Amino acid sequence: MYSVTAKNSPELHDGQPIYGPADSVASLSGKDAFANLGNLIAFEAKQSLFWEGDAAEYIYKVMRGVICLYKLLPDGRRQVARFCCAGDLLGLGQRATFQYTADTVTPVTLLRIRRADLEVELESNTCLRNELLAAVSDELRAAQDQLVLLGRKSAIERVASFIEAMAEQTLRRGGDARTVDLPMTRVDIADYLGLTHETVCRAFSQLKAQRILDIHDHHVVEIRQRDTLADIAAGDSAERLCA
Amino acid sequence: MYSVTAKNSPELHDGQPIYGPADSVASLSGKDAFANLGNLIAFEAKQSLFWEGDAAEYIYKVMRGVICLYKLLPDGRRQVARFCCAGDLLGLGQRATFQYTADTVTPVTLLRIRRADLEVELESNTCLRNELLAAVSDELRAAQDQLVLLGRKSAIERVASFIEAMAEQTLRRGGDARTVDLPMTRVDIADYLGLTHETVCRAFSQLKAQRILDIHDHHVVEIRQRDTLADIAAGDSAERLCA
DNA sequence: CGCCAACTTGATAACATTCAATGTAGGTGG
DNA sequence: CCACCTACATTGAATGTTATCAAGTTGGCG
Repeated sequence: MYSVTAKNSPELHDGQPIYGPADSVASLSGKDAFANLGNLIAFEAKQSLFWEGDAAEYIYKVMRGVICLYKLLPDGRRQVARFCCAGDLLGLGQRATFQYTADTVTPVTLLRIRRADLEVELESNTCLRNELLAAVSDELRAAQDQLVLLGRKSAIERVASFIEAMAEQTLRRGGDARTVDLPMTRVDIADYLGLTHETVCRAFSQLKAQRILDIHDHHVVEIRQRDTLADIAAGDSAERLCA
Repeated sequence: MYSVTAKNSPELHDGQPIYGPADSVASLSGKDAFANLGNLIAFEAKQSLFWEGDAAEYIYKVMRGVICLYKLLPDGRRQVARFCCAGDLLGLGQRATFQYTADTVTPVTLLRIRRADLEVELESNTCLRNELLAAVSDELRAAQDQLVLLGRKSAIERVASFIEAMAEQTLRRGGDARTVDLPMTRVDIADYLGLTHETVCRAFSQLKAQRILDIHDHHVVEIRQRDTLADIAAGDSAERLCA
Protein backbone atom coordinates (compact mmCIF):
# COMPACT_ATOMS: atom_id res chain seq x y z
CA MET A 1 0.00 0.00 0.00
CA TYR A 2 1.12 3.56 -0.55
CA SER A 3 2.30 5.95 2.08
CA VAL A 4 0.07 8.85 1.18
CA THR A 5 1.07 11.14 3.96
CA ALA A 6 4.76 11.36 3.11
CA LYS A 7 5.90 14.84 3.92
CA ASN A 8 7.31 17.33 1.47
CA SER A 9 10.97 17.03 2.37
CA PRO A 10 12.35 20.49 1.74
CA GLU A 11 15.66 19.08 0.54
CA LEU A 12 13.95 17.05 -2.18
CA HIS A 13 11.73 19.25 -4.28
CA ASP A 14 11.00 19.78 -7.95
CA GLY A 15 12.67 16.68 -9.25
CA GLN A 16 16.27 17.07 -8.28
CA PRO A 17 16.71 13.63 -6.69
CA ILE A 18 18.48 11.28 -9.07
CA TYR A 19 18.94 7.55 -8.89
CA GLY A 20 21.43 5.41 -10.71
CA PRO A 21 21.23 5.76 -14.49
CA ALA A 22 19.82 3.76 -17.33
CA ASP A 23 20.09 0.03 -16.82
CA SER A 24 19.21 -0.16 -13.16
CA VAL A 25 15.67 -0.08 -14.51
CA ALA A 26 15.84 -3.73 -15.38
CA SER A 27 15.50 -4.67 -11.75
CA LEU A 28 12.23 -2.76 -11.51
CA SER A 29 10.39 -3.75 -14.65
CA GLY A 30 12.10 -6.66 -16.30
CA LYS A 31 13.05 -5.92 -19.87
CA ASP A 32 11.67 -2.60 -21.04
CA ALA A 33 12.02 -1.15 -24.52
CA PHE A 34 12.41 2.30 -22.96
CA ALA A 35 14.93 1.44 -20.25
CA ASN A 36 18.15 2.20 -22.07
CA LEU A 37 16.87 5.53 -23.36
CA GLY A 38 16.51 7.40 -20.10
CA ASN A 39 17.38 7.91 -16.44
CA LEU A 40 15.52 7.17 -13.26
CA ILE A 41 14.47 10.02 -11.01
CA ALA A 42 12.49 9.99 -7.78
CA PHE A 43 9.97 12.39 -6.26
CA GLU A 44 8.25 12.76 -2.93
CA ALA A 45 4.45 12.81 -2.66
CA LYS A 46 2.56 16.03 -3.44
CA GLN A 47 5.15 17.60 -5.70
CA SER A 48 4.82 19.11 -9.15
CA LEU A 49 6.59 17.43 -12.05
CA PHE A 50 5.64 20.00 -14.67
CA TRP A 51 2.94 22.52 -15.55
CA GLU A 52 0.60 22.83 -18.47
CA GLY A 53 2.39 24.92 -21.09
CA ASP A 54 5.92 23.96 -20.00
CA ALA A 55 8.30 23.04 -22.80
CA ALA A 56 8.06 19.26 -23.11
CA GLU A 57 11.71 18.33 -23.37
CA TYR A 58 11.17 14.92 -21.80
CA ILE A 59 8.61 12.19 -21.71
CA TYR A 60 8.25 9.99 -18.64
CA LYS A 61 7.43 6.43 -17.78
CA VAL A 62 6.06 5.77 -14.30
CA MET A 63 7.99 2.95 -12.65
CA ARG A 64 6.49 3.19 -9.16
CA GLY A 65 3.86 5.34 -7.44
CA VAL A 66 0.92 7.41 -8.71
CA ILE A 67 0.78 10.72 -10.58
CA CYS A 68 -2.19 13.00 -11.15
CA LEU A 69 -2.57 14.90 -14.45
CA TYR A 70 -4.91 17.89 -14.53
CA LYS A 71 -5.92 21.16 -16.12
CA LEU A 72 -7.05 24.34 -14.38
CA LEU A 73 -9.58 26.98 -15.40
CA PRO A 74 -8.68 30.65 -14.75
CA ASP A 75 -10.77 30.79 -11.57
CA GLY A 76 -9.19 27.66 -10.11
CA ARG A 77 -11.67 24.98 -11.09
CA ARG A 78 -9.67 21.81 -11.68
CA GLN A 79 -10.26 18.77 -13.89
CA VAL A 80 -8.10 15.72 -13.35
CA ALA A 81 -7.56 14.00 -16.70
CA ARG A 82 -5.85 10.87 -15.48
CA PHE A 83 -4.11 9.08 -12.65
CA CYS A 84 -0.90 7.50 -13.94
CA CYS A 85 0.37 4.31 -12.32
CA ALA A 86 3.37 2.03 -12.83
CA GLY A 87 3.84 1.32 -16.53
CA ASP A 88 2.01 4.42 -17.80
CA LEU A 89 3.63 6.95 -20.11
CA LEU A 90 3.30 10.73 -19.65
CA GLY A 91 3.89 13.57 -22.04
CA LEU A 92 3.03 11.80 -25.26
CA GLY A 93 1.58 13.71 -28.15
CA GLN A 94 3.39 15.75 -30.70
CA ARG A 95 3.18 19.10 -29.02
CA ALA A 96 6.21 21.04 -27.90
CA THR A 97 4.53 21.82 -24.58
CA PHE A 98 2.78 19.72 -21.95
CA GLN A 99 -0.97 19.66 -22.26
CA TYR A 100 -1.58 19.38 -18.50
CA THR A 101 0.00 19.82 -15.10
CA ALA A 102 1.43 16.78 -13.29
CA ASP A 103 1.60 16.35 -9.50
CA THR A 104 2.75 13.29 -7.61
CA VAL A 105 0.10 11.65 -5.44
CA THR A 106 2.50 9.24 -3.72
CA PRO A 107 6.29 8.99 -3.76
CA VAL A 108 7.18 8.19 -7.36
CA THR A 109 10.01 6.77 -9.41
CA LEU A 110 10.09 7.86 -13.04
CA LEU A 111 12.05 6.93 -16.10
CA ARG A 112 12.85 10.22 -17.82
CA ILE A 113 13.51 10.07 -21.55
CA ARG A 114 14.69 12.96 -23.67
CA ARG A 115 12.16 13.47 -26.41
CA ALA A 116 14.83 13.93 -29.06
CA ASP A 117 16.44 10.61 -28.10
CA LEU A 118 13.11 8.85 -28.30
CA GLU A 119 12.43 10.22 -31.76
CA VAL A 120 15.76 8.97 -33.07
CA GLU A 121 15.09 5.54 -31.62
CA LEU A 122 11.58 5.47 -33.10
CA GLU A 123 12.99 5.74 -36.62
CA SER A 124 14.47 2.27 -36.48
CA ASN A 125 12.61 0.53 -33.65
CA THR A 126 9.28 -0.87 -34.88
CA CYS A 127 8.50 -2.49 -31.57
CA LEU A 128 8.86 0.79 -29.71
CA ARG A 129 6.73 2.55 -32.31
CA ASN A 130 3.93 0.07 -31.76
CA GLU A 131 4.17 0.37 -28.01
CA LEU A 132 3.89 4.13 -28.31
CA LEU A 133 0.89 4.03 -30.63
CA ALA A 134 -0.74 1.52 -28.31
CA ALA A 135 -0.15 3.83 -25.35
CA VAL A 136 -1.75 6.80 -27.11
CA SER A 137 -4.66 4.68 -28.31
CA ASP A 138 -5.29 3.35 -24.81
CA GLU A 139 -5.17 6.85 -23.40
CA LEU A 140 -7.70 7.95 -26.01
CA ARG A 141 -10.05 5.08 -25.24
CA ALA A 142 -9.87 5.84 -21.52
CA ALA A 143 -10.61 9.52 -22.22
CA GLN A 144 -13.67 8.57 -24.28
CA ASP A 145 -15.03 6.43 -21.47
CA GLN A 146 -14.45 9.34 -19.15
CA LEU A 147 -16.47 11.59 -21.49
CA VAL A 148 -19.49 9.33 -20.97
CA LEU A 149 -18.94 9.34 -17.22
CA LEU A 150 -18.64 13.14 -16.99
CA GLY A 151 -21.36 13.93 -19.49
CA ARG A 152 -24.05 11.46 -18.57
CA LYS A 153 -23.52 9.58 -15.30
CA SER A 154 -24.91 10.50 -11.87
CA ALA A 155 -22.69 11.06 -8.85
CA ILE A 156 -23.17 7.54 -7.49
CA GLU A 157 -22.56 6.03 -10.92
CA ARG A 158 -19.34 8.02 -11.30
CA VAL A 159 -17.98 6.88 -7.96
CA ALA A 160 -18.98 3.27 -8.62
CA SER A 161 -17.26 3.44 -12.03
CA PHE A 162 -14.14 4.83 -10.44
CA ILE A 163 -13.89 2.16 -7.77
CA GLU A 164 -14.51 -0.54 -10.35
CA ALA A 165 -11.82 0.85 -12.64
CA MET A 166 -9.35 0.99 -9.76
CA ALA A 167 -10.23 -2.59 -8.83
CA GLU A 168 -9.60 -3.77 -12.38
CA GLN A 169 -6.24 -2.07 -12.32
CA THR A 170 -5.39 -3.79 -9.05
CA LEU A 171 -6.38 -7.10 -10.62
CA ARG A 172 -4.22 -6.55 -13.71
CA ARG A 173 -1.25 -6.01 -11.41
CA GLY A 174 -1.93 -9.35 -9.79
CA GLY A 175 -3.60 -8.01 -6.67
CA ASP A 176 -6.75 -9.07 -4.87
CA ALA A 177 -9.70 -7.81 -6.89
CA ARG A 178 -11.79 -7.12 -3.80
CA THR A 179 -9.39 -4.95 -1.85
CA VAL A 180 -8.87 -1.65 -3.64
CA ASP A 181 -6.19 0.87 -2.84
CA LEU A 182 -7.10 4.54 -3.35
CA PRO A 183 -3.94 6.54 -2.71
CA MET A 184 -5.43 9.87 -3.85
CA THR A 185 -7.47 12.23 -1.67
CA ARG A 186 -11.23 12.72 -1.94
CA VAL A 187 -10.55 16.08 -3.57
CA ASP A 188 -8.43 14.40 -6.25
CA ILE A 189 -11.18 11.86 -6.86
CA ALA A 190 -13.79 14.63 -6.98
CA ASP A 191 -11.77 16.62 -9.51
CA TYR A 192 -11.39 13.47 -11.60
CA LEU A 193 -15.12 12.71 -11.52
CA GLY A 194 -16.37 16.28 -12.00
CA LEU A 195 -17.92 16.44 -8.51
CA THR A 196 -17.20 18.16 -5.19
CA HIS A 197 -15.37 16.26 -2.46
CA GLU A 198 -18.51 16.38 -0.31
CA THR A 199 -20.51 14.64 -3.01
CA VAL A 200 -17.82 11.97 -3.42
CA CYS A 201 -17.89 11.45 0.31
CA ARG A 202 -21.64 11.01 0.39
CA ALA A 203 -21.44 8.49 -2.47
CA PHE A 204 -18.85 6.45 -0.55
CA SER A 205 -21.08 6.58 2.52
CA GLN A 206 -24.09 5.50 0.51
CA LEU A 207 -22.24 2.53 -1.01
CA LYS A 208 -21.10 1.59 2.49
CA ALA A 209 -24.64 1.90 3.92
CA GLN A 210 -25.92 -0.39 1.14
CA ARG A 211 -23.21 -2.91 2.08
CA ILE A 212 -21.72 -2.73 -1.40
CA LEU A 213 -18.43 -1.45 0.04
CA ASP A 214 -16.50 -1.70 3.26
CA ILE A 215 -14.33 1.30 4.01
CA HIS A 216 -11.47 0.22 6.22
CA ASP A 217 -9.12 3.11 5.90
CA HIS A 218 -9.96 6.24 3.85
CA HIS A 219 -7.58 4.89 1.26
CA VAL A 220 -8.49 1.21 1.28
CA VAL A 221 -11.95 -0.10 0.39
CA GLU A 222 -13.22 -3.63 0.05
CA ILE A 223 -15.83 -4.54 -2.55
CA ARG A 224 -18.56 -6.71 -1.03
CA GLN A 225 -21.00 -6.84 -3.94
CA ARG A 226 -19.05 -6.66 -7.15
CA ASP A 227 -22.11 -7.33 -9.36
CA THR A 228 -24.18 -4.56 -7.84
CA LEU A 229 -21.26 -2.17 -8.04
CA ALA A 230 -20.78 -3.06 -11.71
CA ASP A 231 -24.49 -2.53 -12.41
CA ILE A 232 -24.43 0.91 -10.83
CA ALA A 233 -21.21 1.80 -12.66
CA ALA A 234 -22.66 0.75 -16.01
CA GLY A 235 -25.67 3.03 -15.47
CA ASP A 236 -28.03 0.10 -15.50
CA SER A 237 -31.38 0.39 -13.72
CA ALA A 238 -30.06 3.02 -11.38
CA GLU A 239 -33.50 3.70 -9.96
CA ARG A 240 -33.82 0.18 -8.56
CA LEU A 241 -30.29 -0.15 -7.26
CA CYS A 242 -29.94 3.27 -5.70
CA ALA A 243 -33.38 3.48 -4.14
CA MET B 1 -24.05 25.35 -46.05
CA TYR B 2 -25.37 21.91 -45.37
CA SER B 3 -28.77 20.61 -46.31
CA VAL B 4 -29.74 19.24 -42.95
CA THR B 5 -33.20 18.19 -43.86
CA ALA B 6 -32.28 15.76 -46.62
CA LYS B 7 -34.74 12.90 -46.51
CA ASN B 8 -33.85 9.28 -45.90
CA SER B 9 -34.12 7.93 -49.41
CA PRO B 10 -35.28 4.36 -48.94
CA GLU B 11 -33.26 3.16 -51.90
CA LEU B 12 -30.01 4.44 -50.38
CA HIS B 13 -29.60 3.11 -46.89
CA ASP B 14 -26.85 1.59 -44.80
CA GLY B 15 -23.97 2.51 -47.01
CA GLN B 16 -24.67 0.68 -50.24
CA PRO B 17 -24.18 3.66 -52.58
CA ILE B 18 -20.78 3.53 -54.20
CA TYR B 19 -18.97 6.14 -56.19
CA GLY B 20 -16.08 5.70 -58.61
CA PRO B 21 -13.10 3.98 -57.01
CA ALA B 22 -9.73 5.06 -55.75
CA ASP B 23 -8.23 7.92 -57.64
CA SER B 24 -11.30 10.04 -58.18
CA VAL B 25 -10.51 11.29 -54.69
CA ALA B 26 -7.82 13.56 -55.97
CA SER B 27 -10.40 15.95 -57.31
CA LEU B 28 -11.91 16.32 -53.85
CA SER B 29 -8.89 16.74 -51.65
CA GLY B 30 -5.82 17.40 -53.72
CA LYS B 31 -3.06 14.89 -53.02
CA ASP B 32 -3.95 12.64 -50.12
CA ALA B 33 -1.72 9.95 -48.67
CA PHE B 34 -4.80 7.80 -48.09
CA ALA B 35 -6.44 8.26 -51.47
CA ASN B 36 -5.07 5.26 -53.31
CA LEU B 37 -5.79 2.91 -50.42
CA GLY B 38 -9.57 3.04 -50.44
CA ASN B 39 -12.88 3.70 -52.15
CA LEU B 40 -15.36 6.51 -51.95
CA ILE B 41 -18.83 5.84 -50.60
CA ALA B 42 -21.72 8.23 -49.99
CA PHE B 43 -24.45 8.38 -47.37
CA GLU B 44 -27.61 10.38 -46.84
CA ALA B 45 -28.15 12.42 -43.68
CA LYS B 46 -29.31 10.65 -40.49
CA GLN B 47 -27.99 7.21 -41.32
CA SER B 48 -25.87 4.82 -39.29
CA LEU B 49 -22.39 3.96 -40.53
CA PHE B 50 -21.56 1.46 -37.81
CA TRP B 51 -22.33 0.62 -34.19
CA GLU B 52 -20.18 0.40 -31.10
CA GLY B 53 -18.88 -3.15 -30.91
CA ASP B 54 -19.06 -3.83 -34.67
CA ALA B 55 -16.01 -5.53 -36.15
CA ALA B 56 -13.81 -2.71 -37.40
CA GLU B 57 -12.82 -4.01 -40.80
CA TYR B 58 -12.43 -0.51 -42.24
CA ILE B 59 -11.28 2.89 -41.21
CA TYR B 60 -12.80 5.99 -42.83
CA LYS B 61 -11.74 9.43 -43.85
CA VAL B 62 -14.47 12.05 -44.13
CA MET B 63 -14.26 13.85 -47.46
CA ARG B 64 -17.49 15.87 -47.24
CA GLY B 65 -20.24 16.34 -44.66
CA VAL B 66 -20.47 15.81 -40.90
CA ILE B 67 -20.61 12.64 -38.80
CA CYS B 68 -21.54 12.22 -35.15
CA LEU B 69 -19.74 9.64 -32.97
CA TYR B 70 -21.41 8.59 -29.73
CA LYS B 71 -21.82 6.01 -27.00
CA LEU B 72 -25.04 4.91 -25.30
CA LEU B 73 -25.73 3.84 -21.72
CA PRO B 74 -28.12 0.89 -21.19
CA ASP B 75 -31.05 3.19 -20.39
CA GLY B 76 -30.56 5.31 -23.50
CA ARG B 77 -28.52 8.21 -22.18
CA ARG B 78 -26.22 9.31 -24.98
CA GLN B 79 -22.82 10.97 -25.00
CA VAL B 80 -21.53 12.35 -28.29
CA ALA B 81 -17.74 11.97 -28.35
CA ARG B 82 -17.03 13.95 -31.50
CA PHE B 83 -18.38 15.54 -34.64
CA CYS B 84 -16.21 14.53 -37.60
CA CYS B 85 -15.84 16.93 -40.52
CA ALA B 86 -13.98 16.87 -43.84
CA GLY B 87 -10.42 15.63 -43.32
CA ASP B 88 -11.10 13.75 -40.09
CA LEU B 89 -10.32 10.06 -39.66
CA LEU B 90 -12.71 7.60 -38.00
CA GLY B 91 -12.11 4.18 -36.55
CA LEU B 92 -8.51 4.61 -35.47
CA GLY B 93 -7.15 2.77 -32.51
CA GLN B 94 -5.89 -0.76 -32.36
CA ARG B 95 -9.07 -2.48 -31.38
CA ALA B 96 -10.79 -5.07 -33.52
CA THR B 97 -14.15 -3.38 -32.86
CA PHE B 98 -15.44 0.18 -33.09
CA GLN B 99 -15.44 2.06 -29.81
CA TYR B 100 -18.54 4.12 -30.65
CA THR B 101 -21.56 4.36 -32.94
CA ALA B 102 -21.40 6.64 -35.99
CA ASP B 103 -24.39 8.43 -37.56
CA THR B 104 -24.32 10.90 -40.40
CA VAL B 105 -25.52 14.40 -39.53
CA THR B 106 -25.53 15.67 -43.13
CA PRO B 107 -25.08 13.86 -46.44
CA VAL B 108 -21.55 12.52 -46.35
CA THR B 109 -18.84 11.27 -48.68
CA LEU B 110 -16.31 8.91 -47.11
CA LEU B 111 -13.07 7.34 -48.16
CA ARG B 112 -13.24 3.76 -46.93
CA ILE B 113 -9.93 1.99 -46.32
CA ARG B 114 -9.54 -1.66 -45.44
CA ARG B 115 -7.67 -1.84 -42.16
CA ALA B 116 -5.44 -4.67 -43.36
CA ASP B 117 -4.42 -2.62 -46.43
CA LEU B 118 -3.60 0.35 -44.24
CA GLU B 119 -1.40 -1.73 -41.99
CA VAL B 120 0.60 -3.08 -44.91
CA GLU B 121 1.11 0.44 -46.23
CA LEU B 122 2.15 1.71 -42.78
CA GLU B 123 5.10 -0.67 -42.70
CA SER B 124 6.87 1.21 -45.44
CA ASN B 125 5.23 4.65 -45.50
CA THR B 126 6.75 6.92 -42.86
CA CYS B 127 4.71 9.91 -43.92
CA LEU B 128 1.45 8.01 -43.48
CA ARG B 129 2.59 6.74 -40.10
CA ASN B 130 3.19 10.28 -38.92
CA GLU B 131 -0.13 11.47 -40.23
CA LEU B 132 -1.86 8.69 -38.35
CA LEU B 133 -0.05 9.37 -35.09
CA ALA B 134 -0.85 13.06 -35.48
CA ALA B 135 -4.53 12.24 -36.00
CA VAL B 136 -4.69 10.10 -32.86
CA SER B 137 -2.79 12.74 -30.86
CA ASP B 138 -5.15 15.49 -32.00
CA GLU B 139 -8.14 13.38 -31.13
CA LEU B 140 -6.68 12.79 -27.69
CA ARG B 141 -6.04 16.48 -27.11
CA ALA B 142 -9.58 17.33 -28.16
CA ALA B 143 -10.94 14.67 -25.80
CA GLN B 144 -8.94 16.12 -22.90
CA ASP B 145 -10.33 19.60 -23.53
CA GLN B 146 -13.79 18.06 -23.59
CA LEU B 147 -13.09 16.45 -20.18
CA VAL B 148 -12.59 19.93 -18.70
CA LEU B 149 -15.75 21.16 -20.39
CA LEU B 150 -17.89 18.26 -19.16
CA GLY B 151 -16.38 18.07 -15.70
CA ARG B 152 -16.09 21.70 -14.74
CA LYS B 153 -17.87 24.17 -17.03
CA SER B 154 -21.36 25.64 -16.60
CA ALA B 155 -24.03 25.31 -19.26
CA ILE B 156 -23.40 28.75 -20.74
CA GLU B 157 -19.64 28.12 -20.77
CA ARG B 158 -20.13 24.81 -22.55
CA VAL B 159 -22.27 26.33 -25.27
CA ALA B 160 -19.89 29.28 -25.70
CA SER B 161 -16.95 26.85 -25.96
CA PHE B 162 -18.80 24.82 -28.57
CA ILE B 163 -19.66 27.80 -30.75
CA GLU B 164 -16.10 29.08 -30.50
CA ALA B 165 -14.68 25.69 -31.47
CA MET B 166 -17.01 25.48 -34.45
CA ALA B 167 -16.01 29.01 -35.48
CA GLU B 168 -12.33 28.09 -35.34
CA GLN B 169 -13.00 25.09 -37.51
CA THR B 170 -14.83 27.28 -40.01
CA LEU B 171 -11.85 29.64 -40.03
CA ARG B 172 -9.35 26.83 -40.63
CA ARG B 173 -11.35 25.81 -43.67
CA GLY B 174 -11.06 29.33 -44.99
CA GLY B 175 -14.54 30.48 -44.07
CA ASP B 176 -15.76 33.64 -42.42
CA ALA B 177 -14.91 33.40 -38.72
CA ARG B 178 -18.05 35.27 -37.67
CA THR B 179 -20.65 33.21 -39.46
CA VAL B 180 -20.81 29.74 -37.95
CA ASP B 181 -22.60 26.80 -39.44
CA LEU B 182 -24.14 24.31 -36.99
CA PRO B 183 -25.49 21.45 -39.08
CA MET B 184 -26.38 19.26 -36.08
CA THR B 185 -29.63 19.45 -34.08
CA ARG B 186 -29.95 20.94 -30.60
CA VAL B 187 -30.25 17.39 -29.25
CA ASP B 188 -26.93 16.44 -30.86
CA ILE B 189 -25.29 19.53 -29.36
CA ALA B 190 -26.82 18.75 -25.96
CA ASP B 191 -25.55 15.17 -26.04
CA TYR B 192 -22.10 16.46 -26.97
CA LEU B 193 -22.05 19.01 -24.13
CA GLY B 194 -23.60 16.79 -21.47
CA LEU B 195 -26.77 18.89 -21.21
CA THR B 196 -30.44 18.61 -22.17
CA HIS B 197 -31.63 20.19 -25.40
CA GLU B 198 -33.76 22.64 -23.40
CA THR B 199 -30.69 23.89 -21.52
CA VAL B 200 -28.76 24.31 -24.77
CA CYS B 201 -31.68 26.27 -26.17
CA ARG B 202 -31.80 28.58 -23.18
CA ALA B 203 -28.04 29.18 -23.44
CA PHE B 204 -28.40 30.14 -27.12
CA SER B 205 -31.27 32.46 -26.19
CA GLN B 206 -29.22 34.05 -23.42
CA LEU B 207 -26.24 34.67 -25.71
CA LYS B 208 -28.64 36.21 -28.22
CA ALA B 209 -30.28 38.41 -25.57
CA GLN B 210 -26.81 39.66 -24.52
CA ARG B 211 -26.10 40.52 -28.18
CA ILE B 212 -23.12 38.16 -28.21
CA LEU B 213 -24.76 36.07 -30.94
CA ASP B 214 -27.22 36.59 -33.75
CA ILE B 215 -29.26 33.52 -34.59
CA HIS B 216 -30.38 33.74 -38.20
CA ASP B 217 -31.43 30.22 -38.89
CA HIS B 218 -31.40 27.48 -36.23
CA HIS B 219 -28.30 26.18 -37.97
CA VAL B 220 -26.47 29.44 -38.70
CA VAL B 221 -25.30 31.85 -36.03
CA GLU B 222 -23.25 35.01 -36.28
CA ILE B 223 -20.76 35.97 -33.58
CA ARG B 224 -21.14 39.64 -32.66
CA GLN B 225 -18.76 39.80 -29.69
CA ARG B 226 -15.97 37.34 -30.22
CA ASP B 227 -13.98 38.50 -27.16
CA THR B 228 -16.87 38.16 -24.76
CA LEU B 229 -17.72 34.75 -26.20
CA ALA B 230 -14.10 33.66 -25.76
CA ASP B 231 -14.06 34.90 -22.14
CA ILE B 232 -17.19 32.97 -21.30
CA ALA B 233 -15.87 29.86 -23.08
CA ALA B 234 -12.58 30.01 -21.17
CA GLY B 235 -14.45 30.09 -17.87
CA ASP B 236 -13.09 33.51 -17.06
CA SER B 237 -15.01 35.79 -14.70
CA ALA B 238 -18.27 34.06 -15.45
CA GLU B 239 -20.08 35.96 -12.72
CA ARG B 240 -19.46 39.32 -14.37
CA LEU B 241 -20.14 38.24 -17.93
CA CYS B 242 -23.24 36.19 -17.30
CA ALA B 243 -24.87 38.49 -14.78
C1' DC C 1 -1.13 16.49 23.85
C1' DG C 2 -2.54 19.34 20.45
C1' DC C 3 -2.34 20.79 15.81
C1' DC C 4 -3.45 20.36 11.01
C1' DA C 5 -5.14 18.32 7.00
C1' DA C 6 -8.32 15.32 5.31
C1' DC C 7 -12.71 13.47 5.80
C1' DT C 8 -17.63 13.29 7.04
C1' DT C 9 -22.24 14.98 7.80
C1' DG C 10 -25.98 18.45 7.77
C1' DA C 11 -28.69 22.54 6.05
C1' DT C 12 -29.53 25.54 2.39
C1' DA C 13 -29.39 27.25 -2.25
C1' DA C 14 -28.38 27.19 -7.14
C1' DC C 15 -28.38 25.34 -11.51
C1' DA C 16 -29.88 22.12 -14.66
C1' DT C 17 -33.42 18.65 -15.53
C1' DT C 18 -38.00 17.27 -16.18
C1' DC C 19 -42.55 17.90 -17.60
C1' DA C 20 -45.64 20.61 -20.25
C1' DA C 21 -47.14 23.79 -23.68
C1' DT C 22 -46.41 26.50 -27.64
C1' DG C 23 -44.03 27.97 -31.86
C1' DT C 24 -41.95 27.26 -36.43
C1' DA C 25 -40.49 25.34 -40.85
C1' DG C 26 -40.54 21.96 -44.36
C1' DG C 27 -42.95 18.23 -46.70
C1' DT C 28 -47.14 15.81 -48.03
C1' DG C 29 -51.47 15.03 -49.71
C1' DG C 30 -56.21 16.46 -50.42
C1' DC D 1 -52.82 26.17 -52.82
C1' DC D 2 -53.75 25.37 -48.37
C1' DA D 3 -54.30 22.46 -44.35
C1' DC D 4 -52.18 19.16 -41.96
C1' DC D 5 -48.44 16.58 -40.09
C1' DT D 6 -44.07 15.84 -38.21
C1' DA D 7 -39.70 17.03 -36.37
C1' DC D 8 -37.25 20.39 -34.27
C1' DA D 9 -36.92 24.41 -31.46
C1' DT D 10 -38.27 27.50 -27.83
C1' DT D 11 -40.22 29.05 -23.45
C1' DG D 12 -42.33 28.39 -18.81
C1' DA D 13 -43.02 26.20 -14.23
C1' DA D 14 -41.78 22.57 -10.97
C1' DT D 15 -38.78 19.40 -9.29
C1' DG D 16 -34.42 17.42 -7.99
C1' DT D 17 -29.55 16.55 -7.86
C1' DT D 18 -25.47 18.48 -6.73
C1' DA D 19 -22.90 22.57 -5.09
C1' DT D 20 -22.10 25.57 -1.42
C1' DC D 21 -21.64 26.88 3.21
C1' DA D 22 -21.00 25.45 7.85
C1' DA D 23 -20.00 22.46 11.65
C1' DG D 24 -17.85 18.59 13.47
C1' DT D 25 -14.85 14.31 13.36
C1' DT D 26 -10.85 11.55 12.59
C1' DG D 27 -6.08 10.35 12.20
C1' DG D 28 -1.24 11.20 11.69
C1' DC D 29 2.65 13.72 13.28
C1' DG D 30 5.34 17.12 15.63
